[in-house]
Amino acid sequence: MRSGLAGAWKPGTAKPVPQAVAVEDLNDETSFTIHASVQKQRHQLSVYKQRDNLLYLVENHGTTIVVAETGSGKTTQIPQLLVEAGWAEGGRTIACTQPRQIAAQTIAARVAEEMRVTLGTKVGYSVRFDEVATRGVTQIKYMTDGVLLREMMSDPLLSSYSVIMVDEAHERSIATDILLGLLKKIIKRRPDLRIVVASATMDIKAFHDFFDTSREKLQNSIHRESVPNRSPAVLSVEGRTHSVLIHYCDKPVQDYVRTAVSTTIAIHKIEGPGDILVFLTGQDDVNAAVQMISEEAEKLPRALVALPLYAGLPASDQELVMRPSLSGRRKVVLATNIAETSVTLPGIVYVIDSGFSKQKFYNPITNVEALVAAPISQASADQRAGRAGRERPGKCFRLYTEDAHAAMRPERLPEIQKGNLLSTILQLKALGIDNVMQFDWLAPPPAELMVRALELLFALGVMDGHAKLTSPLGHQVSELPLDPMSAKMLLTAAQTGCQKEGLTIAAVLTVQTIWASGRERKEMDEARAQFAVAEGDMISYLNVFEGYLHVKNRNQWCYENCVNYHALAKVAKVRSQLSTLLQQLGGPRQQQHDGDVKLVAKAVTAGFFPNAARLEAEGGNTYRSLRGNQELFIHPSSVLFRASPKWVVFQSIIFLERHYMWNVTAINPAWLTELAPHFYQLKG
DNA sequence: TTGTGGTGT
Repeated sequence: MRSGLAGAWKPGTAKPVPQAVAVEDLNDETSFTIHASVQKQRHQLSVYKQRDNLLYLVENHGTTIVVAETGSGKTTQIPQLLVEAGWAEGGRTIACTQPRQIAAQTIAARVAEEMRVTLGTKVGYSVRFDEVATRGVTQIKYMTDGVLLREMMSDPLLSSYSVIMVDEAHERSIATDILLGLLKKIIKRRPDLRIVVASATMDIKAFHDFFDTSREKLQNSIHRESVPNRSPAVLSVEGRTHSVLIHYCDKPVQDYVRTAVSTTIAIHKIEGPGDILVFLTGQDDVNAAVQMISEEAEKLPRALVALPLYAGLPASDQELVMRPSLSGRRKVVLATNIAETSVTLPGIVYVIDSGFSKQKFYNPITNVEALVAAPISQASADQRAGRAGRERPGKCFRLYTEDAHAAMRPERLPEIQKGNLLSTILQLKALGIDNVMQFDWLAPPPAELMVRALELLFALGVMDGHAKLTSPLGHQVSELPLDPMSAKMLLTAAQTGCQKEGLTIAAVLTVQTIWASGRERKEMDEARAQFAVAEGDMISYLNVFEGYLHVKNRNQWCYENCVNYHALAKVAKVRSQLSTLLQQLGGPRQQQHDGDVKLVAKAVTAGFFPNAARLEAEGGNTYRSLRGNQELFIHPSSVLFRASPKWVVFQSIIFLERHYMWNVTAINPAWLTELAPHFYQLKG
């Protein structure tokens, strides 16, 4: 480095391109060993085809389980090669799962173009609300991991598929983790099923060992004949990334937002052309940094344009960062984690990595979910650095010391170990996994998270004393794409003649908030007050949705009423899907009690009774949770903030300076003992 | 007395 940055930064080290097998080392029918540390035996593999400097291998006997560490192109090409190998014949389909909808859709479109076929014929995709595929015709189907998981509920052996390729396995989404566990289970009954696990992580041992059942075979002589040898083949394919020079700070950084700003300015002054990507933790950090850089940039001779990027940003603002910068101008994008995997920006040559991201932590004892800025993993740090080397060699400035980097956990924590497991456990039950504690997890969630989930499912009445789904409630709840408390609320509402209201509330609770962001607080309070009713937030949403439905220009109406148009559009979509599912579950039900909000509030209580709280003293604003006796407050944005009703139920708790209840409904305490006598008893 | 890292059915 030249002067300016040199003082603060340790000399950089060039990050090597990931270890890969050189293409020229391999010939047809060559027997070879890759990743010697992982492989205990050699695999007979045949080179199937070579294209674009990428290599694809297919094991030439038995079931193929390829754990592939691959570069760009594998997602589009491996499935095509499998089709050419004849694995999609006889009406069978090759499935390729992705953790994100947008990836499934765009990759499918690209492959259809490469194969010169119409999307939806030989190549298709399936994501929620949008399936473009033809049964019996589609040979390659790109789909979200969640869609395949849902399909397993009606077809547990995935009988229409010949190959399942689980892509981006290193991201460890909840659906992918469950899928891998279930696949390992079903290959015992489907010896013809091929599985390809594609992961970008350097540490592929976890996936390899997970599918390596050769040891189990020795241990279990009863199954010796029926279980084929399944030591997975490991395939490593070179990714086409450029080297990225990595710099560390020589001492810990006090304020990573300020340091990110000063480093940006220094890069702009000293370094050659190329845009800058800065990883920060949240909206506040991003907006503060944008402001600071914009002020600094005014004093500089060469133009530097600062742009924010986070998921909550309106779509039009997100498009701004995708545009190439004008000549002579340098662009700096201040982003959250969204730029790590979900959004790929063109033109980035410099990356500044704060070393932090916001992560969700759930405390099963207090039932509190908190979002806190925490150090990232080494894998995430690599991923962030790699964003600088997509088009040409780049540089990455880490706002932490080399020692701090060494202290980071190597891999990111799987999502399944962090969150509330209610839906996950229920889904496994519905898939016939009776003993979830003994499920073959790729990484088991903490036992206390599982126990807590099982207790709550029992309390809700969806699971019986033998840990089996109840009938019909347990099965119905598992069929609905909702968290179990919302699902029970909806089913109760449908039973008691207020299905319409139940559908709206359940749909609204699937979005983070229906309110617009970035407005003045006073304006927001006034807008909310127009829809507010004494029963609370959830019932007030009914008024918002009614208003939205009955105007011509919804976009304008949303703007005028401080409502998020995109959120309500999604609510409408989810609501109609739920309505269809409800009909399939129990036939059409009569809407008997139009507008009886007491009945609706009672249905809300039937679902959310485990989250009940009581006002501590008349005239005060402190609540205590009935379960856990925790001090709680109504969130100031709630329509009940000033009303302080004596008894409430809530959707969730947010931890800020205090513990706040979110989405609050006022209830009659008699409902608690009536609806959940096993959970609440009257005192004295 | 005022929030939202990122996904998904």
